[in-house]
Parts: sequence; C-alpha cells; structure tokens
Amino acid sequence: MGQLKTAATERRSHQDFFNIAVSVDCVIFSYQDKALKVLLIKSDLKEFEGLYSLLGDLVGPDEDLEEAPYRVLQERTGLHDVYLEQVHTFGNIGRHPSGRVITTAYFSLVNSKSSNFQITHDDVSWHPVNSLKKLAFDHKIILDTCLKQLRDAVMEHPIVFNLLPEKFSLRELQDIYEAILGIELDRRNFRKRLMVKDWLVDLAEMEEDVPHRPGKLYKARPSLKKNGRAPLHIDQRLVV
Amino acid sequence: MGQLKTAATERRSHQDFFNIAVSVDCVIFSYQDKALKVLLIKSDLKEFEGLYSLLGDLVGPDEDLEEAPYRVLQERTGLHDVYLEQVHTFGNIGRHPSGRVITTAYFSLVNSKSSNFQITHDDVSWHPVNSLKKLAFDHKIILDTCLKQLRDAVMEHPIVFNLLPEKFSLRELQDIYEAILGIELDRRNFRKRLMVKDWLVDLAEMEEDVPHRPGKLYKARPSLKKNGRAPLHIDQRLVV
DNA sequence: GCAAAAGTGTTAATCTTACACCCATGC
DNA sequence: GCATGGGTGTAAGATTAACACTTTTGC
Repeated sequence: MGQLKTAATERRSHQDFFNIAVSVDCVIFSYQDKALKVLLIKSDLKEFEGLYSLLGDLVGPDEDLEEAPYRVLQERTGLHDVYLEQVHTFGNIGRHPSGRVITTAYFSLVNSKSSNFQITHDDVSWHPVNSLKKLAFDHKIILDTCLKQLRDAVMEHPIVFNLLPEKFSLRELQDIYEAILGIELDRRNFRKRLMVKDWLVDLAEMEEDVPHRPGKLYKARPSLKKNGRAPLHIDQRLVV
Repeated sequence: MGQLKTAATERRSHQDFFNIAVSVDCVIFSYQDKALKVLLIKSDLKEFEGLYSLLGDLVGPDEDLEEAPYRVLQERTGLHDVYLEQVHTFGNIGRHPSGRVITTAYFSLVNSKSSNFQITHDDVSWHPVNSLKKLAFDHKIILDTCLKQLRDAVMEHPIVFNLLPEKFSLRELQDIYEAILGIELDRRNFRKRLMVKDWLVDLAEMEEDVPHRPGKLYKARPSLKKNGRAPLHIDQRLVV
C-alpha cells in the first residue's frame, strides 16, 4: 500500500496520454417517402474524397460527452427536441487518418418536416439507409451497428413518434415500423400489439382528402414526449 | 463547397482538442460463495481515500480501445481468455478529479479459481455486488449499468460458463443465474429452458462426494468457448 | 360501381408459469 | 431411516402468428 497521490500528481504523470481526441458521431435517422433515411455529409478529407460520412464533431474540452451529440444535432438540423441514444464507442488506432480519434456513436430520430428543421450546409443530405455502400472512416460499421440497435429498440420503446407529424394514422405508423425493421407486418396484429402498449391517444378525427376510406387519427401520448435528455446511463427508453 | 483539406491540416487545426484522456473501466464479475462478486481496488487518490474503484487504465496512444480492457484484465488477473462486452461510455466533465477523462465501461466474467488467475496487487479484492454502497468516481453508476446489461445478456447468450469449472452440475449453473439475476428460479423450468438452447454437453458423469443424490455433470459446448475477441461492434454474443 | 385502403376477430401454435412426487446418496 | 438435494411432467394461461371479409371514401 503506497503513498496516496493527489489528483494533480496523477494528472502530471499521465500527461502523455492526453493525446487522443474524442468525438461523437450521430446517425440521424429520418423517414421520408416511405423509407428510412440517414443524414450524411460529403467528407471534406482528401483521403475520403467522394465519400459521405456521418455528422460528428470533436467533444469540446468543457462539454459533457452526452451534450456533444445534442450540439451536433442542433448545429446540423436546428433541432433540439430529439430522441438520442448512445450505441457504442469505436476506437481502433487507424480509424481516423488525422490522428488518434475515438468516437462514441449515437443514433437519433428526427422529423425533417418539423418547422425548426433546416440543413445549414450544402454538402449535407439525406440518403436511403438501404442502398448505402461505402462511407468514410468506419462509418458504415457505425451505421450498421446503430441500425441494429434501433431495430432492437423500436418495438419495445416508444421512440418513433419524432418521425411523424403531430397527428397520424395507424397506417403511417405501420409504414414507419416496416421501413425501420425492413419487413412487412400484419396489419391486424400490428394494431393489437400497439394498442396494448397504450402509447396512443385516439383523436376522434379522421384523415381528409384521401382517395379511400379515411383512417382515424392518433397522437402520441403526451407523457411519451420526454425525448432524450434523461441521463443516458439510465435506460431512457423506459422513461414512459 | 470549400477546399478539401488533408488529414494533416485537420489535425493541426484541432490540436487543442487533443486534451481529453480516454480510459477503460472493467467491471470484472466473478462468482464465489454463491454470490456475484466484483473486483475492486482501493482508490489511490486522496479525493477518494477509503473508497474502492473499478479496475481501469488509460488507453495507450497506440492501443486499440478494445484492446485496453483485455490488457487491464491480463494485468490485474492474469487472465486472457475471458468474455468481455462493451457497455457504455461515460464522459461528464467533472467525473474525474485529475482532469478530463472519458471512460468506456466493459464487463467481464472471470473464474477466480482458474489456474491462471492471480491478483498482483494487495489493494485489489473481491466484493459482493449486493451490499456495495459508494465507490470512487462515478463507478457505482458504471457498475449498476454493467450489472443491468449483464442481466439482460445472460438468459439470451451463453456467457456464464467462464464462471464455472470445466465440469458442473445444473444446480451449480442455476445458482449462478440466481446470483446474477438476483431472483430465484424454478428448477424444472430452468432446466427445460436451458436444454432447449443446446449450450450443454452431457458428460455422462456424476458428482462425487456430495451428501445427497449426485447430479449429472455437464460442460459447455466447445463451440461456445469463443470468448471475447470477436470485434465488439459485431454482437459477439451471437457467435455460437 | 370500382379502386384503394380501413377496420375488425378467431383459431392454432407456441411459450411461460406454476406446481409435487419419487429417487439416490451420505451419514 | 433420515436428511439433502436430484430428477422429472402436466395443465392453465398468456402470447404470437396466420388469415379474409366488410366498410368507407374519391373518382
């Protein structure tokens, strides 16, 4: 049992190790034209010319790790009231050509039709999640990992309502689930399973101007709207 | 669309950000005396005098993130053939008094009766997971998060066999599940559920020197023994 | 009246849970 | 023979999966 050292002493002895950069990367999902999309930016690194990458940024020295993806989202989309979930941290030595960067991946679900939404950069655009080939860095693996976690989360937890307008029909909701899961669902079973979860409020309104029998409109139960900002180490998907 | 910059250029402009240290913390679980234990070390920081902390270390500048917990495990326990799973990354500004340190938490399951096992430091010791109060840093939260993930993982994936000797009875196995989950299980249902998973090989041997009817001995199916070293972004729990 | 999607219920199969008695061993 | 835990099956309930016809609207 040696001498206790102060934190200041320890910091000095470890100075050499303060040379890994920490970033976050956001897999920002949206839903458009009946497809799951992800927001990507044209890489501005020569090494990845022509490739797209996820939206990310270095974590500031005075910024909580969990704050960083909210900042990235805000900066890139204008949105702040979003669902965000930490997925995994990637830290292989060679993953970033600029130097040693480890990155924590988050996924989020945003509504690109929200009035606050705006893309502030020409090189940022939506891409269908299927039909993505190669991305810059290890971002394809990050994307795949996040998509898998999204699929695991989505039937258990009420996280998709960000993707929809305030009022929506069950058909619209089912379309989203099908797009996310990549499979078709039985309409009757889907509705039953959903009703049991008690996530929806029946608005007693109907669709209008549809060329078929109009469906009922629903909204998400207000108590589900607590998006995102609970401490991430607590399973915020359980915050119902 | 501005000029493309080289990685080298980018590195220079971000130099200021290379001042966050990255660590890993290992929640090393074991099973002794019918209880789930965790390996802790007496904190050598004055700020946490008298408290215990998880075993962790800074990630080396030339070390993959995923390598670091294996190194910590090896250094602290002599073990290398272990199950390891990344859980979450914690990065609040104030979490470490020595400076800005973000940490990625892993849990592992080790057998403290393995012939390779040895603790190389006097201040390192096993503690029952229940009856833990306060730990140094945010390590109590990290521990709780890892325990939750362990509990989620354990019924779905064959990860507990590290905790047992080569040959074991179903009772021993059930005791472990009960210790991990913190609940009692029905013997018949437990056995049925387990047999369906096809994780076990019946050794056609019996316990000896027990003061009651001897139970059959089993071992883990050899193909399950691929512990740990698959890339962590792939769900290695599925590697069966 | 036709096209398009909404709405709705039942059955079979599967999975989960609860539960009790006889058996093999050491002493 | 008694104490200790080993080994086993069944029935009820809950959950999931498959499946088809009638209704309402716009045109």
